[in-house]
Amino acid sequence: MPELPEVETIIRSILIPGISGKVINSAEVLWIKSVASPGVEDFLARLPGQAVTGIRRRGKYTIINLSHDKLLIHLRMSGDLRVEVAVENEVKKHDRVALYFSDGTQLVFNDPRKFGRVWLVRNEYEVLGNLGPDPFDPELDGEFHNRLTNRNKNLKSLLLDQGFLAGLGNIYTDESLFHAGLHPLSRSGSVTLEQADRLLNSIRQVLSEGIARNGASIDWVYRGGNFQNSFMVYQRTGMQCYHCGTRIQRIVVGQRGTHFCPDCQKFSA
DNA sequence: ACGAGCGCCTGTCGGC
DNA sequence: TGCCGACAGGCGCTCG
Repeated sequence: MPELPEVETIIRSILIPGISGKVINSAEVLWIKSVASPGVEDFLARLPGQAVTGIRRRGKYTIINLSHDKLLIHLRMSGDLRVEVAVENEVKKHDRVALYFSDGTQLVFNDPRKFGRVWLVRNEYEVLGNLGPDPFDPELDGEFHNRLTNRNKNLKSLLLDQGFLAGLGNIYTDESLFHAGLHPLSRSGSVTLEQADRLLNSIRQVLSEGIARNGASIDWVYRGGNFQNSFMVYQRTGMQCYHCGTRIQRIVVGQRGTHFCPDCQKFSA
């Protein structure tokens, strides 16, 4: 579930109403590798007594401001966050990290595939320093074409590169490229100014719709989002394009399943 | 600079 | 029913 719109949904609907102002009593780590840094001992020692002073998103990262530190969370492929009343000795399947608040509630990081990570840092740039701009950053408006042509990767891989743009994942990249009428294998170096404008607009439109629909809910993780009902190409292999009726194709680009309409998204070198 | 391949993990689904 | 491979909202690392 976790691309920009899903992370945004979690922050808006779960974390901000759920944990603002609370004070951490203690923490628990159930899978050691889920804590990227510092070591588990330090992690557990530094948290108690700190209050939650703010919550933000940067790309796909969740940033929880504490009294002295920042708690960063990346959900990767299967991570999820819950806020709930704590019940003594009740650990749910795949729970990896838990924070216990002084009011008897808890924040739990659950992650079946164990790819997700949390960091406790003084300075968030230690972890987020290499992230590209947010797609909604107004500074991109006059810059996007240059940023594309300064590189020469296929568009799909470049849009997935978090150092180029922070927040797109496999679903929203495929949907954005369809919306812009651009082939996923087209070279970023050859994109015209008009195509670049169209692509940035498409990215913002698709992400906005994703956020408005509370993200996409597929597989076992369900958060109440329904963007999956608006997919134009993602997971529609062999089905008819809603615009032209051509069968949607699936190819592999950068080891990621990539869905597109061969008629609406013509390849140009 | 780019791309391919692999590793990290668990779960589900389809085919035989 | 069981087994086996393919695949899954991500990303960091090697190597050529």
